Amino acid sequence: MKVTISDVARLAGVSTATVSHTINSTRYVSGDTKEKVYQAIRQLGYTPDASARSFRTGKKRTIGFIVPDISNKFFGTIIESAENHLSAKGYHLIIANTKENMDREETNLRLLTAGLVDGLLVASTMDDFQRLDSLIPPGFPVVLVDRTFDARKYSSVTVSSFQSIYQSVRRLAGRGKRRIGLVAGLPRLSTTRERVAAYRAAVADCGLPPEEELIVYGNSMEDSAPPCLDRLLDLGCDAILVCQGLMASVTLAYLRGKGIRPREDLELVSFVDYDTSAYEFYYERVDRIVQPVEELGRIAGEQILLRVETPAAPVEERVLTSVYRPCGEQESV
Amino acid sequence: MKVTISDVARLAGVSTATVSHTINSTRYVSGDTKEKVYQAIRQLGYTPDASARSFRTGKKRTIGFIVPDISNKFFGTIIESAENHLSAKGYHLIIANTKENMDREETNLRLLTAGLVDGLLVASTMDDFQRLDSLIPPGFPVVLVDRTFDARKYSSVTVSSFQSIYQSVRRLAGRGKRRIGLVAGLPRLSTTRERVAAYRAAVADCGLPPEEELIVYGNSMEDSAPPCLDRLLDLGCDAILVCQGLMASVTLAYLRGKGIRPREDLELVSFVDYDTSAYEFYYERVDRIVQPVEELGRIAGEQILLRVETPAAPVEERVLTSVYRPCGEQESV
DNA sequence: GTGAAAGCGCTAACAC
DNA sequence: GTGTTAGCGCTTTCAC
Repeated sequence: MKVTISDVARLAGVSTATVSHTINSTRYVSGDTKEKVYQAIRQLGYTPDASARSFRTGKKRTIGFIVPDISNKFFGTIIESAENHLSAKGYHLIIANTKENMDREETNLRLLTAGLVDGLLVASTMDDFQRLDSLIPPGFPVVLVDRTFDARKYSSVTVSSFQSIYQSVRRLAGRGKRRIGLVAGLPRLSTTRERVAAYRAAVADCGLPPEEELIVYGNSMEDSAPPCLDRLLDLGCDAILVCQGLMASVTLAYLRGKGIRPREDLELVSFVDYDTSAYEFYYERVDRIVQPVEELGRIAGEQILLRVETPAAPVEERVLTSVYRPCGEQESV
Repeated sequence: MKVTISDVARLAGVSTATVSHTINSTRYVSGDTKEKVYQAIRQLGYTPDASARSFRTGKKRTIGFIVPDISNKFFGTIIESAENHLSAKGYHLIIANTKENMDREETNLRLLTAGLVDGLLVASTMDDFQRLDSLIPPGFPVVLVDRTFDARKYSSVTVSSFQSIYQSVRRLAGRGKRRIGLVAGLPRLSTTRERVAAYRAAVADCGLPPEEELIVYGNSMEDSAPPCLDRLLDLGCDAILVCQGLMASVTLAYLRGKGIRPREDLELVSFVDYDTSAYEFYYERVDRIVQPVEELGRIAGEQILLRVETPAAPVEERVLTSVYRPCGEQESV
């Protein structure tokens, strides 16, 4: 049978209120009484029931995280670093995987906001802010992670790569490259859109012809890189910028399989969104754009707790920046 | 204000019992009444409160997963595939990360079993079964994942690599290799112990001298491979078997950095624990031992729901097997 | 075919 | 310094 707070109270010869206050340190209890209570708790092996507690208080001490792809190490790292902060503050993390599917995101938003969690981290795959917004109960604490929307209604933590991309394209142009291809992720994502915009801006500013066909999109999830690369190769690109981490990892392997050597045969810029040994083979041959992934996760954790515990806090948009590392440059230690 | 079931009942002109039965399809309700209830629900935007519900029923529809390292894609993939099954059955997944730390595992076991989840998946980092066991309330549904213990008290899903390792060592010996080094993960884990045992058995059966110093251990988590490799290289190994996925990925990059060519300079067997492009550079030069990761996750999900929903079901130990792929062999499609 | 009402285990006024 | 007790929102028995 389940041991309840009344059992403890009875055995300790005190009221349930005293037991509750003792274990929660929520009002003064004399040393003597405390002792009796803890003694009874130990004797009975009592553990307060978490669901009764959260039902009563309305606090679940749980945060939900809606993620597009858990098996992507980029999100794995964000989760780890967010969970790290949350667990230190006594919170749990519920994960929901959408596989970049908007309907799955909708379902999860509904489920998680229905009294399951105190707040929500969302790396949204929605194309439409209205749709996301309409699924979130008014006042519900939400922090957008990695991907955001123009409407600045919710707090967000994102990484801007505008500068890095701009710089990298300029550098390619400076080396005489004229046909610079761009492999991008899902077109609807804010991250993709910013990256494409940066590319376009740089191409224009370098006086290169703006050829829209040099921009090709994958799905941000599976290894959709090869067809994109084939396309760009067919179009005679002399440089390729892959601005999505998963696709960038695959790119190296794919090009090698085709006997195309980075740098010698084709200039390459790769997004790096998680620790991987893939680039150690080639780090002196490809330019990299590195995202501050751990920081992204840590700040996501901080921000959602801020919103949960201080709902009145102003909406905050944290923008981190990725770093451009031209090839040959060592990691800073 | 929060909309409750009584608000709905009042507006629909029925009792709360009827509303409850209507939304749960738990007893007959006339079409007319149903209509009125749903109408009221829509009008008020009512969502049943999940914590009230789970408090009342004792069911949380949530499973906990205690993982040693979320940012390791091996576990990311297991999580994805477990979550996939769980969410299809209407369950949520709570993640706790232990970072291969036994105290963190203890804390998480305590927290999660205190009424937060209906059942627990555990990829345990404990060295001592007693310690794990003592933290689990009697009768609490638990499935051990990837790592298990000799005491067959809980259901488990694991991958055996005995055969693969045995075969791979024999093959190396058959090619004339005499000093075969083994890079292993954390010594206390059941996975590591089985792998080392398989290695020892094969070494003995091949008539090679059993040199214990050729077995070196890392920490299963960070990239602890380099010191292990240096050690084995110093000892004059002509072949190395890396039987931990993360360490195996790093190995390729590290050896390349040292100018050591797989196959030509050193025979290599690598564990592959997740989809990665790392091996595509070298797949024709290194032997691989591939684990059925998705299946591991899927079965973990199935098993824990079985235990949660049918507590009387007998303890089940599912053992999958990894596959040995000598180099040059194509993936089966 | 539907309603009334008793709690699930806990917290937090309010009382003394 | 501690006790009494009213619920939190829901499910479910019992009754009609």
